[in-house]
Amino acid sequence: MLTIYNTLAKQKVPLTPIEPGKVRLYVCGMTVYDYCHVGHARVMVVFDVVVRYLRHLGYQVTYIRNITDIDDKIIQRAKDNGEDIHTLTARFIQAMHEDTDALGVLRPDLEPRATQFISNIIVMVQRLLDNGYAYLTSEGDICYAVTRFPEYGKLSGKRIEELRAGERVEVNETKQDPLDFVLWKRAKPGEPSWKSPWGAGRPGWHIECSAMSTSCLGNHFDIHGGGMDLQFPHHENEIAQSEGATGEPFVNVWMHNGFVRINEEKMSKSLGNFFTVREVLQKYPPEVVRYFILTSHYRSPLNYSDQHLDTAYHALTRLYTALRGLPSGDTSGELEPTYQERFSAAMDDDFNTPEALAVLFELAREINSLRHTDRAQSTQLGNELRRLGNLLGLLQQDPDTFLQQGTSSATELSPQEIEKLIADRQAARARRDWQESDRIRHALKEQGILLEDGAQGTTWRKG
RNA sequence: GGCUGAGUGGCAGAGUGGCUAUGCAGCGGCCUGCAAAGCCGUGUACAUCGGUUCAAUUCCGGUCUCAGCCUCCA
Repeated sequence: MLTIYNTLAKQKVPLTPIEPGKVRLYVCGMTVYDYCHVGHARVMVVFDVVVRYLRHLGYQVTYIRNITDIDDKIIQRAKDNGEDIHTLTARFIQAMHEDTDALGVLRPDLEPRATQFISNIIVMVQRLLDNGYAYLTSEGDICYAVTRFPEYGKLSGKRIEELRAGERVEVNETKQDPLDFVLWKRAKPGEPSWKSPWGAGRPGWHIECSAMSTSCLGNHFDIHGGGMDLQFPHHENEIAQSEGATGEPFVNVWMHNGFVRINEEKMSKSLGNFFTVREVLQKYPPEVVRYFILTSHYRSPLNYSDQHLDTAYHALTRLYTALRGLPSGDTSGELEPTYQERFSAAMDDDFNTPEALAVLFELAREINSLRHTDRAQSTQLGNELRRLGNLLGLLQQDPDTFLQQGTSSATELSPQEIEKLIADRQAARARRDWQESDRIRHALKEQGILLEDGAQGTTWRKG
């Protein structure tokens, strides 16, 4: 039985889909004015695993992850670059797809963009006006009146009075309450805008997600996810907007993933301490990054450093080393249920990927133990390892491909040249010329190539 | 100031009221022409102070420390 930590309930709850057998899931995606950083990668990978596992459990999943392609920062960045916002967003949407594809993140079923849902947004804003949750300011903006929504704060555990007393609430004369937020922003001259009953303007920060999620999944759906930082105010506001507009409950389960940190500090754009996915991928294979993300539980902080990536690389190497030389695809024979059960138990417990990975390593150890004594069984376990790995989006490469790819700092030698040297060394070994044999071994080691003499001959990998 | 969450062995990171996490690194052994990989063995770990209990790292309370949200942020 899958249980998920629900931010709304502040505890783990069993997943009970609204419609039996189906799960409707919405995740807040990116604002596309720059490249993905590792923090974005974490959201993408975490919810990719959620979706993979839900599908594995037999649920028919509809997975929506939006793209924010209109907002202040996009307008500003386009202006700075002297380009059209659509040129800007198109470029970064493509870059995002390149990055997520590299990380083995499956595409969502739909990737709605805010600018494609303007009419839905307008309808929703109008409904909020009709229902008395919104008002027109003297500036011509439409704002949400938080005091009209009695449950405001139920997700983040905040109280309106306390928020108001907080030191950092921005004061805006035109709002009825400092906590009120903009639903529809009147366009200033030269800004991108859309026609509306309230004049030319554009959507506020939070309304797009309410409009897109309810339009794509219905007024009431199962799971809504995103980063911790979206909990307040973004998701709180989404609830207020959606429930205010539809009169129905919005979302059953709210999932929030923890941050990526650098030196015990949140990685973020505003702090400027972020690494983009493409930077990291120049140094590490994408699967290593993915593995690294899954080594900590999704709600825990994840401290980023090269040292941790190196460790992740070694660990993943162990898994691939276990798979090396085993034929894949043969699924005949008895399956050992123990590993699968333990893997499932871990994943059923709020997607405990570190625990699930531990099962993978135990599987690897048994494969290694049996590989010379019970070929059939070790092959079987190898298939099991690949199958379970696949649920995490791992271990789907050919082992030699993974083991021989190395890092960017590695050798200039081509595989052909390496094979040639190995052949030379074999010849030396055949005539028991250990000196020459070792010379070649050490020369290759200088280049980051490790040779391993096995029963079936010499293999190489980078390391 | 308000509200969250967290403090586990050299590092990372799960988990549990009494019993092996797991990975990386280290040490010893086996294997190897030498290696590597692998296998076997190996580590006085659970911030701190009290409390509950036959028994607490695990439950409760205080303290300290850290991170996050309260402003755009995954």
